[in-house]
Amino acid sequence: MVTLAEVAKHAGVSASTVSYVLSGKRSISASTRERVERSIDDLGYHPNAGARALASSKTNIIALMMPLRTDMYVPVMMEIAIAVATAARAHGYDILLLTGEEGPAAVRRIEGSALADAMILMDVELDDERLPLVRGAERPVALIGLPGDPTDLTCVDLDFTATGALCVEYLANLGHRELAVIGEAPGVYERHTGFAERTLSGVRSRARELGVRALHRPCLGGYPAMAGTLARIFDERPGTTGFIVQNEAAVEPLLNLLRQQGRAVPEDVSVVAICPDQVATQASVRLTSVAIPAQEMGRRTVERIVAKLEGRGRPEVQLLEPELTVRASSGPAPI
Amino acid sequence: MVTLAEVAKHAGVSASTVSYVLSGKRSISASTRERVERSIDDLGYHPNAGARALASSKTNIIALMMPLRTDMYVPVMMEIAIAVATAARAHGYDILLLTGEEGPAAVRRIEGSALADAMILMDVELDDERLPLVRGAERPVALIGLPGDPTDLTCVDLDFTATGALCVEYLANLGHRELAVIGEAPGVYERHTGFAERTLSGVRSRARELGVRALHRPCLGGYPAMAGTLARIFDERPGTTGFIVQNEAAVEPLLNLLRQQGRAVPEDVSVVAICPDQVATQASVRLTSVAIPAQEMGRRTVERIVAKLEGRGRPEVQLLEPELTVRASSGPAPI
DNA sequence: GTGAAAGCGCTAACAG
DNA sequence: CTGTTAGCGCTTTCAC
Repeated sequence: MVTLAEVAKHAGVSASTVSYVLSGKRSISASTRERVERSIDDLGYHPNAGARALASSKTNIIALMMPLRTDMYVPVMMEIAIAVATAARAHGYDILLLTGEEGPAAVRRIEGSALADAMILMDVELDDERLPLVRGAERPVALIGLPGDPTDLTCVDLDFTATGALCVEYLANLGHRELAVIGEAPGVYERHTGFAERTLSGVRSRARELGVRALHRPCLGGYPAMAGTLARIFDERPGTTGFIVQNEAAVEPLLNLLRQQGRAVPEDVSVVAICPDQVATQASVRLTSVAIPAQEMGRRTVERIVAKLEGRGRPEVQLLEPELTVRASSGPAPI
Repeated sequence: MVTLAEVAKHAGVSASTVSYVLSGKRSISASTRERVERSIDDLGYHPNAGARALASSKTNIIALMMPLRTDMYVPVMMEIAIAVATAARAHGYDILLLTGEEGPAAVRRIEGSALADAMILMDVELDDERLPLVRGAERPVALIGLPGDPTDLTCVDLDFTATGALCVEYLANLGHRELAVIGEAPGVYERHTGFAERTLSGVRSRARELGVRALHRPCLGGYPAMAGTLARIFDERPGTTGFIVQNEAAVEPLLNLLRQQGRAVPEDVSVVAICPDQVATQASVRLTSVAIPAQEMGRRTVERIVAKLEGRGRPEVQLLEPELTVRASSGPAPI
């Protein structure tokens, strides 16, 4: 293993000079710099991460905690994780992936062992058990998701309230007066990130403002569950013509069931989904949808964290504006 | 930040004693051990990862490289990654997540900087550009996937050849004589892991043995592509009654299209999929399938790596036996 | 069964 | 602009 000292000797300079060439923290004459850089190449030198971390108290690692609840739609999580990793690398950071189980203990472990310079927490619950630790943390932390009380925290999330409102508004403008929201699994509403509740409250308040009716039903996803949910919806509100779906596992079942029942999309009923673009475009009917901007969320979060690491930027909740893309699943309400 | 020295002072022992209590590398009297452990708790001590890495040349980190080709089915990758992370933690290791871009350079970076003790490479191509580096690596490496030449490498993968054979055998036993394989996107066959080719060769050789015909068609996935592919299949082989699908994005389109064409599953045609169980059970018809054992692959890979790190175990290709689960999409061939 | 002390490879004052 | 030097916190001989 090549060490800095060896590079120094090879280049005929002192260790510190090599170090400074690497960090750029003081000016070096062109000739020395060149000599050192040549030696680095010749010897194939790479700074030792452990030594560097010890001496500088900087690891250049960001920990990414993603608890993996079974009812979360994994691909979105993954897309965010990938975006985070990519963005982090662009800023010179690597990602340490922490999953499930460990929970709050992981926060303590990372903090205590100085394994990472900062942390990003995904899939944040309304009253997340990691939050107390986060608030007392010495290192920067950012959340992807919005807890019940985001005071003093840095959070990035899609503005789900606006998303719900946007969907209602869009459908109402098309003349739909009876809407149904097909939501996440019931469990999600009880203990989760609150994104589901926020969507719902956006839906309800805009529905009230616009004078349309909106019925909400959680749904486990899959065919049997969707069939039951759909039956109950039409039972209760036979005039329903607009659907807002926030549940990837319910999308395809819904479309198939509507078809089976002879309700044409978008002629008889319109469907607007809140889901990743990939799901929207791969569905059996190309879905009008509000995308979950996973890439953007990952990128922004890393930017916030890096800003904090560099001493810039203070806690801030950053909600991304929803964008609705019209595709083939929506149209004017039938007369 | 609490240091080992502080713990030592608090417990009234020397630093080395604390270190040995932690590592268990020499016997400690019960009383001392207790005292030290109390101090550790009282002070909330966590060993500094950097210092430990520097002194011991062990990071307790395993790097996981997953290139992210856009045509790979992400959820499977993710499931493996999660399984890897979980298994690694159980062995006392954390996972450093490396994605895309960097390619071979990442291997060099990890090796050179001693950021991790070992590496796991996912989504291995037939002639992966990372392999030369891997062969010369000082640290243990394991591959998830099977390259063209696995000599001297540690690999874990599903036995796709056996998988292809198994699917054919199953359908042939049900009396199907004309089979069609709906494969991955064309691009996958050109440059990828070879899992697609291996499946195909398994299909072909068993088909020959059993005297059944098997037509193969790559498919981009999605409705339009699947519609075209399906039309061409029935055009060329109108008597096709058995489908083997190895493409998650083609599953639902296939089922819907068959339905639209009035071909009942499983009465008229049988469908066997090679996909994660979740896809098989969530499809509009519960699919008879061979599962991609993501969990198992992750677990096994970590076991191999840990074995290597502990000096046990040498290079070895480990192919997991496919298991076919019968569900609702397959039945006897129509008469 | 326990201590003392020498590094591990790097960074960052402190001196010129 | 460059060199000298003192650690960073831990592991691990060596010595008792």
